[in-house]
Amino acid sequence: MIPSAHRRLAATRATLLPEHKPEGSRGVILEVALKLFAERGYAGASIREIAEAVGMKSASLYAHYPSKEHILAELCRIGHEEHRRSIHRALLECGADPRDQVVAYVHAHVAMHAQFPMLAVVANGELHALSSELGAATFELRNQSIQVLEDIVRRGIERGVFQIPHVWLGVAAIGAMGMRVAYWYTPEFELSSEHVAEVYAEFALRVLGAPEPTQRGAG
Amino acid sequence: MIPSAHRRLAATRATLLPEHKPEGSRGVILEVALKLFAERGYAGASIREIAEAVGMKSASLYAHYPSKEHILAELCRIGHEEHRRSIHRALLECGADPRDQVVAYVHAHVAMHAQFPMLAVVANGELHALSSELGAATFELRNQSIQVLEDIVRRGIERGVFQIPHVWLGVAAIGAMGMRVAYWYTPEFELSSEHVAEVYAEFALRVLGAPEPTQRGAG
DNA sequence: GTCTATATGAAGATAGAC
DNA sequence: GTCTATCTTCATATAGAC
Repeated sequence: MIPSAHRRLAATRATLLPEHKPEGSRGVILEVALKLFAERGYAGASIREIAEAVGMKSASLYAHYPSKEHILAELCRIGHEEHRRSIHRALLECGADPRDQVVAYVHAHVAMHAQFPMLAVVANGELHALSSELGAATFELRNQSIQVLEDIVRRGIERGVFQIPHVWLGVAAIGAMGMRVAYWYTPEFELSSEHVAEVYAEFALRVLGAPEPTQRGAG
Repeated sequence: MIPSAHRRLAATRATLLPEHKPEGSRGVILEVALKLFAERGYAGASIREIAEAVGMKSASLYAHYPSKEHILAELCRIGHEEHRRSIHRALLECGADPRDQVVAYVHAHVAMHAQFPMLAVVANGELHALSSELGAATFELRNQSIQVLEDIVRRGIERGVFQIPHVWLGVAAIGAMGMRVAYWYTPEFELSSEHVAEVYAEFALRVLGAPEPTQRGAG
């Protein structure tokens, strides 16, 4: 089933873990801004709209954040840190087999995009709106995450586990599949985020020329 | 405006085919708006910036388009029509083998995103900013294009050519791989758009459980 | 920390001269 | 078709009372 075409993304609720969310009004503002930035884009959402949704006057926001851009910067940082944290944890729990590492990476990547779709849409899709000063650290985080997957794939190729015509294209394709999940996934989807993540991990192995034998045969 | 941390997409020039572009000022406005909408988003680019880049005053734009939203609507329509046209043409030139059809579809899909990256970014990524009235026809185009791929994949499964755990997820993943190309491809990339399209077509076959035997073995 | 009030500028769009 | 001039609304952000 295809998600609603008019919305920028299918999710309707902003999900932020307690550890992502500051205490008090600061956290409420961040969550409300996340929803509005995800739905309308950073430039398309105004300070006044955020304030109204929070239940404040716009001037009061400035007691918590020095500017609209600082709110976006915090959301981008949280999103990319959650992404990295999730992937690091998954990689720690798997062995040295490049196949297991790809499964761990892609599972974490996809599950994060399904479980925090608004965070993923904003952190990825609005990062360009940040000034160099506010965005540099987050940009660096993103490049590191891509590099981790590239390293796993190159190691798998050296060991003869993966066969792929072009490493970077494969990494880009695998990353892209997962990023897009944030736009259509909702908790109402017929499969859980875990299940989607498992299927996408298999897709990634297939792209890398190392499909799971059981799933391949079963169809 | 403060300089940004990075570019929203790698391409630096707006590409529009002659048949996409109206005559005279109308065409110039369209091309300039395409570049600015792609780089900053629809909400982030102003009528005044477009006018300045064209070499006009903002009021003069209204002799050619009734509103900013109408400019976006035309760009979205052109983008999705080019996408559909390109896929239809490719499918006419291939046979009845679902493998050939997937290759034709994905090749056209990816080549379009590489050759017209700004058009793809705007037509896909800013469609949500259109009102229902101005966006409805283009939404319909988009849904049709997705349906075409889904039909090809289902037919291939029925014939035992493809094996995939979940059809819709596979279609979504293949579509996503190609859409993302618009964000990173430039003519300076080490591979031509044709070559990238060929590699991605092979990725799609792999996701569908029907890789090219030669490429799979060759790695 | 939240409010009212406001500064300052930019937004989309229109009127009417040429 | 393009201009100057302007309307109206909205934007981000600040000042200062409570």
